[in-house]
Amino acid sequence: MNAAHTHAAQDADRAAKRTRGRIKRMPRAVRERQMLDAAVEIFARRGYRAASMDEIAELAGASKPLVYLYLNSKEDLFSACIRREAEALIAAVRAGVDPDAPADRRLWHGLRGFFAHTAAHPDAWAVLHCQARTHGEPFADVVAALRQELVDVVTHLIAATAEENGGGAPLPWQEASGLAHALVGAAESLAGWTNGRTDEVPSEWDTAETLMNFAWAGLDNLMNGRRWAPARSQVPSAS
Amino acid sequence: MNAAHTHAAQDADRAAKRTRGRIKRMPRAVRERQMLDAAVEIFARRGYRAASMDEIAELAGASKPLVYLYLNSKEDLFSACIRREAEALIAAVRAGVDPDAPADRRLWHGLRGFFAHTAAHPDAWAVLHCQARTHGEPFADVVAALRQELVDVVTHLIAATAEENGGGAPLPWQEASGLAHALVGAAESLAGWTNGRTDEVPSEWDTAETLMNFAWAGLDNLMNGRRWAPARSQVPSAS
Amino acid sequence: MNAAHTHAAQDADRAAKRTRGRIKRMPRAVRERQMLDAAVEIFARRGYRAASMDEIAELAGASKPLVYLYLNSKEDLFSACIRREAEALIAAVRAGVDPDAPADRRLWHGLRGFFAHTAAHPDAWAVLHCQARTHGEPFADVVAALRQELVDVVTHLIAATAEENGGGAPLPWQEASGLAHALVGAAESLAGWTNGRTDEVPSEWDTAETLMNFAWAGLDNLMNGRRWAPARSQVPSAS
Amino acid sequence: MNAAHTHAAQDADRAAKRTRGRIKRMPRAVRERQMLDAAVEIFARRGYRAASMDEIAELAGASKPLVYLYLNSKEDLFSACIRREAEALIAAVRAGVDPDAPADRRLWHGLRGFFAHTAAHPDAWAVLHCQARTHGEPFADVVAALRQELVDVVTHLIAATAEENGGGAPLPWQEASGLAHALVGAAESLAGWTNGRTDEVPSEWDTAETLMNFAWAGLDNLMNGRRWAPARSQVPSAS
DNA sequence: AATGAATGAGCGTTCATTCAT
DNA sequence: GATGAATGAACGCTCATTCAT
Repeated sequence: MNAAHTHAAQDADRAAKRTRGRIKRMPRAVRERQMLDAAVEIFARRGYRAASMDEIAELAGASKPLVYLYLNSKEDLFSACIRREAEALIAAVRAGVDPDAPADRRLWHGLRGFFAHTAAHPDAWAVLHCQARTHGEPFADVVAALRQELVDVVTHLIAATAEENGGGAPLPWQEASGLAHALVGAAESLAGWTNGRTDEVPSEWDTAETLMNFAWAGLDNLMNGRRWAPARSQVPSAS
Repeated sequence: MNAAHTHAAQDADRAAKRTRGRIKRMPRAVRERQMLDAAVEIFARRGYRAASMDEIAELAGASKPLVYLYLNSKEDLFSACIRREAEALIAAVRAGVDPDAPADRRLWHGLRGFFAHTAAHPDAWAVLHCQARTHGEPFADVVAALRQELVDVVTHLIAATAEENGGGAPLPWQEASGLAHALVGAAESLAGWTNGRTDEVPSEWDTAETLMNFAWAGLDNLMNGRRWAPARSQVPSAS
Repeated sequence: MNAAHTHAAQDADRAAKRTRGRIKRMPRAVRERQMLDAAVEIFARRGYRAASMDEIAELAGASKPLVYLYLNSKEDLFSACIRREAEALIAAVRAGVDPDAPADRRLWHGLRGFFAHTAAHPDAWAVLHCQARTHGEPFADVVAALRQELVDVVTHLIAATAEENGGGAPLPWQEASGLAHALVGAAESLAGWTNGRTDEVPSEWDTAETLMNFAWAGLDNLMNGRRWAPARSQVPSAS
Repeated sequence: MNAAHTHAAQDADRAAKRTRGRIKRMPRAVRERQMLDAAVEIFARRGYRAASMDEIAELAGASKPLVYLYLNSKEDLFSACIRREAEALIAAVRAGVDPDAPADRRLWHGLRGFFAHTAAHPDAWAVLHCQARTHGEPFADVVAALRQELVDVVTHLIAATAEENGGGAPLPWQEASGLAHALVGAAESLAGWTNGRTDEVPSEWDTAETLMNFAWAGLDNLMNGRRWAPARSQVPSAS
């Protein structure tokens, strides 16, 4: 199951599965999607190198040559997975964001989209976060672009708000970028944390709220020119 | 070369290299360290699966059977790498922390130790952060333990301070844990960000300051019972 | 395009191409010829084993199952190519020969036919000379038969003339056969030589003249009982 | 068995074979030679593409990884075979030739060396003549160089003698080259003919004599300015 | 303490060939 | 007459691992 599935595609899928084992023939698009689904699952479970095309083909319910016919090579298959899942994640983050809302509300909605999607598609998230970044150029590039896109959105959000508020010294772009990286990293970490839990899993609402509580005060301070300074040993920031 | 090297070990190392190629015999401890150094480098560069024992043995300047004699198997070798580097990282984080200092200074010094170490040992950090977590149980466990140790320290720091301050509602343990995860994730993300930069690389001081600015205000607010709250008129939009 | 194409066949071919892409239906004979043409080209370029049925089908402008429907298997397809091209070559050699002309003129015209054909159909020649002989029984046999036919013609020509002239000792059949093999080999070698040249390619007339100059004097001598003899003081030096 | 085997190497070989099956360890040089021997045999029997590394390894009495360890790849293995056999053939041709003997005797001895070697090493000859020339650049080049070397020797022999005799018009270089190709082709053809026979196989002496009888008179005529001309229908050459 | 020699097992990839329509 | 969908079998190559010395 993937976020990109249209309603029609799901119907075709169901029809295909209903007769699985008896009639194998099915249109290329359906098969291709099944293969990507299987590949994401296996790549997430085993890692890129340890995943075997045999296992992927088997899980997809097709023969290995067919996987190659449709997706060319292990590398291309992995790329296709990454691209599909990256786009789905970006879409999920953007879906709930109202561009005219104030900064904190935009962040809040983006985070909720992010946590909801990573929780709903843990394999996809594992592939994007853990696997794709640790393997050579072709894959890391796609994922780096995805991450950069998220980071850029946040960086702009921070920089724009800071300039708007304009209290005190302006926030240098590089620092805004560092803050954005910190926020994205915190989000990634929380996504992994909630996914890994077996006891009471917090809702995406709770997780997003925790992160907003964690991050917003500091960001708000900085965007208004109030800083924490290493030299003095007192709590400096809270107004 | 690893941070754990003592001065004596470095002397032995130099002596070994001086005669490399002529006399190969050298004490087991030295050889073993060379092997681990080589393994960390190769694992970081290629990933666990793609790293070959041949390449590691060659870089270590020893024959393959010797590597097996000392370290048993690829799995054990990787485990040994992870354990060594995890301990070194924990030690680096703890080194500068004065247990009697106030909370924000303890955090500040821990972060500086963390960023200094990850910047000085990028291969070790790559192995811990990128490789070890993406491969089956035996390794992920070791790294999870490391991470848990860091998270626990931070969680205690947060929870203790919150209780001390005691302003308003108490901070539940689970939320403290979530905040700690967020902070550790933000730190990891910033470590990766600074390691990956080719232009003016920020000092560990700057990086730590950025993170303190980012995090401390939110933490301080929470620990004093001040929270960020979503507006009530939200459409939950769960898929 | 093959030398065996009749005028009528070429017309049909042109008609077929005019509508290619719109109406694919065409008579079996035409399709079959296109397939053989494509196969000869691919087999010449890649060799029997390396040629893929996919590539042949694509070049022939047909689907793979259709190729199988018409030509059964790769083996049969290759056989069909060989047979067609062998017959065409034999026909070309025979075409210009007047059975009542004297021996040297019969040879002269046969050689000119041979060189003209191999130069005009390099792919066919490559398949016959290079590919067909290097692969197991079924193909080598067909080509061996072709070669034997050429050799036999020459052998008869030599033997008959020798007997006719009857000067001195008679020419044993086996020696006549050896001479014929030598002449055919020389012709093959020259065909390959002229085909491989990129600078001024000699005409088939020149090539044939070179070979006549090379061969005729020796043949004529032998056929008239004059021989070349090794000196008697040889050290046989068998290893 | 290969012509390049030294006496010492053969001893080692015999010792190795004596214990085959019980003790597999043997020095790299010996194993490598066994692998080349096996590869030549299999390549000759099946062709380059159809030969499988499994079969070669089995015939060599070693495991496949060892073949790859020593010879890198199928391509390299084939190259090594070609190079070894080409050198052995060239050496055999040159071995019996006295550089100060007259032209016809030099040719005579070279041919005897050639036929003796091709008869003694039919697999090697098949690889050089049939397989190596029909596969891409890397191999064809080596064999083309071998053939060119033979052709050059003969071309020089012809051209030099012609100039020496100087009767009538000089023999153009290109024609001399064509004649040399014809002679080499005739020799190759005869080698294949005698190798393929199952009845009374002619000795290398007989084969060489047949070819000398075939070729020498024509060459001698040409080298003395006497030619065969297509226009007149009489036997024109024999003096 | 140290290594050259050797392999079982498995993976990514390709290809000739066949159904079902 | 024509084809999109599908596969069994094999091949080139690599790697972690172990002997015998």
